[in-house]
Amino acid sequence: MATIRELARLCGVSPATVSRVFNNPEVVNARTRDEVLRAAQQIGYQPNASARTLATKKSSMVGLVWDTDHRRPGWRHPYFQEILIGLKTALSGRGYHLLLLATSEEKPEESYVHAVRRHNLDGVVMIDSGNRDPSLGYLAESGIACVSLDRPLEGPRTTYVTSDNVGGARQAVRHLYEQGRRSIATISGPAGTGPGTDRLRGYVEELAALGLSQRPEHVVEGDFYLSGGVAAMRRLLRAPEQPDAVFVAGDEMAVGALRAIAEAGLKVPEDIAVVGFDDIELAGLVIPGLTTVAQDKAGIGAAAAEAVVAMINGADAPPPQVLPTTLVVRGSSRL
Amino acid sequence: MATIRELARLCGVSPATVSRVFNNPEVVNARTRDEVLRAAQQIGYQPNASARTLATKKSSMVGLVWDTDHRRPGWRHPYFQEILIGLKTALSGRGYHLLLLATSEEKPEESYVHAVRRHNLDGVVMIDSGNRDPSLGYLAESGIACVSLDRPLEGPRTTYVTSDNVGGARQAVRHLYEQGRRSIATISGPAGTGPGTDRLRGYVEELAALGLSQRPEHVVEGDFYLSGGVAAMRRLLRAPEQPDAVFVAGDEMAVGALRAIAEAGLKVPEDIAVVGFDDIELAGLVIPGLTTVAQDKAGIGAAAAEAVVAMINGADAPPPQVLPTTLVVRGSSRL
DNA sequence: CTGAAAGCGCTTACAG
DNA sequence: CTGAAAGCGCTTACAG
Repeated sequence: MATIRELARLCGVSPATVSRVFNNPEVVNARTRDEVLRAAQQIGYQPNASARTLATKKSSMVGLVWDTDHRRPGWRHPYFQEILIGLKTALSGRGYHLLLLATSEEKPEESYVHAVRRHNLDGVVMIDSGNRDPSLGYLAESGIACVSLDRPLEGPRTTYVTSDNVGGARQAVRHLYEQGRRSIATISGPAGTGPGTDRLRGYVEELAALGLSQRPEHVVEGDFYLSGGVAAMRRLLRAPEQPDAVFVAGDEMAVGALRAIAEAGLKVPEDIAVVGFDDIELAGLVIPGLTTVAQDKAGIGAAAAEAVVAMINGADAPPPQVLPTTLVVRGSSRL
Repeated sequence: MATIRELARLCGVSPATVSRVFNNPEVVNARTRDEVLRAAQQIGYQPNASARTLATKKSSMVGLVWDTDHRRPGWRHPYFQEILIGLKTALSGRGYHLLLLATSEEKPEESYVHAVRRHNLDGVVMIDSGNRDPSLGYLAESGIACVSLDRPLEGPRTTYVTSDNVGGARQAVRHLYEQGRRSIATISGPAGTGPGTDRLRGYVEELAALGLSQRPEHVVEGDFYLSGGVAAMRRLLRAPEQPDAVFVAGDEMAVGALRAIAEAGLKVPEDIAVVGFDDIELAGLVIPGLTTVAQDKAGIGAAAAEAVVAMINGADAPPPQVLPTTLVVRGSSRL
């Protein structure tokens, strides 16, 4: 309500001085600074964000690109909620607000770029819901500070944050080995996705490192959903040599695998041990509890916030950040 | 990049005319309008949001107040993600963006109100995570268009949206009755919350309507979390007369109840039938599947969007909106 | 350390 | 139907 002009008059200074009190306090006389601050407090002065943005070309807002098209339900993954909150919290702490961008309906090449310009967004974070969206590329090339989650991106001021999918998968396989399992199968994620391919690579690498041979029929591709996990597990159970363990590249699929195993009259972990990936809430709720490779969801959000703010502040694009995972051992893998 | 002035010069008209083309197209000559539109398209002109907001005092942004304090994990409820998306989608369709407001760290009475003023937010939606936040009251009284979810609110331009918690609870109890159950217990939500008290009321009312007597020891209060459901169910199992059915006021608690029942060596639904509330993803994933009263999460978000936009457009505060629930019957209640 | 002035990019009565 | 002008509330060289 109160404007900078009113506050200035009240304190007997110019608007410029008031502005300096808020933006460059060290250059103004301590006594007047305190007085302005006190008066501002008293009348509840709040600098108008639009006026400031108009003058500075900076909005203190970061856009979130998150394709939530209902026809492609990748966004429902419960994992995103915690990432979102981690992102919001870390951004808030650095003085930025998060603006949820409408999913593009107009020409995709331009929609996000336009939104960024219209609102003078300082940066953008994009969540990869697995929906292939060409407009992300345009954003990345537009020159805005841009960090994506789980998906490498080309562009001048671009980086990405992801979990150590390869390392996590290796942890999982090693754990199964240490539990005495020697015939370890995997249900992978979709081949097109970063996490899908990386977790599969980790599986392959660790098998080799352990000196176990890899059987083609022990690798089945899933889709990250429960039903895909069920189907994939059924196929594994029909393999000539039935595995005694399976590393599943996502918790939802892993729950599906548990179901398929139960349906076949087999026991977890006695007959088949199961390890998932993600550590969604569900992992701790099924019986037996699902051993899984936990992603640091809040950490991913925070790392994205940190990276985008660094670039906004003029830093070069930081290298991709790969966050460590943690193996959470529950009943599904331990006798 | 391009400004209204450049576009105007390009078309040989005044900036005022260009402005009218975008804000009041019907008043400008059709030929010039088309020409301006075409030129705008061509040079990729995007009206600057800050300049517009500064001039009009309207931002086309709605704030989301969502307390995600990590010490109080109410916000983790998976239900919020779908509401959030429903809200965002419906808001986008009406030309509004959603701004996630930082949780207040400064004096709560002012923080949100300040954010609203700074950014000229047109309206606010607040998610009640069950965290008692006094600042919400200040917001409601501040005169901004304001809709809250699941929590009645006093204020000049205020309304709220909620599921039919009473009716949903009655559906659940009636369903159990129709399955032949006559000793129906309940695990309620916390007494302080709207959904908690309403679902309990529905239970009580339907019991009465069915002519069943209500036993005090068959009503146990839970906390909406899994562990609370386990504890509450254990208490019910120690009751002098063991119930043959239980209506649980939230799905997470219901899963806890399933667990406590299994732990006691009893079978669901044979010994005890269970019905939950919410229809979170988990409900369809446990074995047996959890019968539950589904909330229309996307609908709640959409209704909130509609209400806030209506008030922004000058309508009086619409009456509270109570969305119907749907009983989803799964294995936990059906022999 | 401080002020006067110009400018950021729009919108909107007011005239015509 | 259109334009000139003032104004929205800030910031920031430029002088002093």
